[in-house]
Amino acid sequence: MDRELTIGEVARRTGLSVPTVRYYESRGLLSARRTPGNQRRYDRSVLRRLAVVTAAARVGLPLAEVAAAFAELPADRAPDRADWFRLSAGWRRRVDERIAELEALRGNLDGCIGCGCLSLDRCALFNPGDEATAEGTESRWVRRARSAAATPGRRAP
Amino acid sequence: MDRELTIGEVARRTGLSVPTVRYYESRGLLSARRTPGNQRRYDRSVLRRLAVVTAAARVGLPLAEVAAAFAELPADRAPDRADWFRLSAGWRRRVDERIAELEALRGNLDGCIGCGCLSLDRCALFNPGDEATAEGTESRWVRRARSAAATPGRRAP
DNA sequence: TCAACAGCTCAGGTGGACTTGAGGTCAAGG
DNA sequence: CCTTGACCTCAAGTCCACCTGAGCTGTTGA
Repeated sequence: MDRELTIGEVARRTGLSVPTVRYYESRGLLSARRTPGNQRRYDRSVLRRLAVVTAAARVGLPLAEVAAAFAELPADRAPDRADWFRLSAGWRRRVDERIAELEALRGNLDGCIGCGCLSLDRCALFNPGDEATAEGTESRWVRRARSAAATPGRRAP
Repeated sequence: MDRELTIGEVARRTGLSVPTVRYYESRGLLSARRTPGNQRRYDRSVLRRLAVVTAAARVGLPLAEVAAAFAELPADRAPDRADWFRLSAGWRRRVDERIAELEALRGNLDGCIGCGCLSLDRCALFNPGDEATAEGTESRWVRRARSAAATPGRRAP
């Protein structure tokens, strides 16, 4: 009843490919027991874990960051409420920021961007704090994006 | 007064690097006039455009998709309300989906995932439609993620 | 007018996230 | 037993989103 899962089963049930599951293991995102014959056997809890990984990855969080967060969870047993709570505490802010960015983007698509105010510097949506910017100054939005350059990719030196 | 911007100015004001701006041009995300000496000169509207590009890219929308959306905008003049509206119509859904995914992730981080229901298949958050799934069936969440495989990367063949 | 700085092209490199292939091992059914 | 399909480990390849460097040309302000 508490069957262990083979890598193929995990792959099927998460929608990932088998090599991807192995790759995630190599990146420290999950761990597996081995059979005497060296094959991986997974606990059901990896399904949950992988669902979180794919969700996070899809919205652009780098695997290393996910792995870092997971590093605080127990590798061997299924995480309990307190474990997830700790993970969540460190993570929620980032996710919230991401959501805020998306909502700003949606706002731009919807309205402000077509509202006729031609100067990016003065646009309330691109410049949420409404900090008037002199010539040559970056908008707040841009500074936000840059400071988030903790996230790899898209950095300006 | 309607000064044109050099690539360096554009870079400074968007927080991107100069090569990145050129790269975006090569990917069809923007266009530039050239001086007699072959240097790029930009209209102020590229700032807005680039802000949208970076916002989209940061949340994981591939440049090709952004380019495809932009392809419906005029390349030469600043887009007007109607232009943006058309773009928006095609795009908003995708952005909404992304937001929904993020919110689900946040929900997982916050609560459900630590709620004690150990089966991914039966978890309401991973399985929002509450479609009970028999052994071996993929969760709805996973199917959603896979069908979104229009987005490159993370596909399972 | 001329240095100094900004820009240009083009080729090649990097890092992240996977995929593919070669060559071999394990395990379950007949 | 033995075949067949799932697994194993490497190593190498691919795609995307950039960055870096070489070698050369434009632009501008003292």
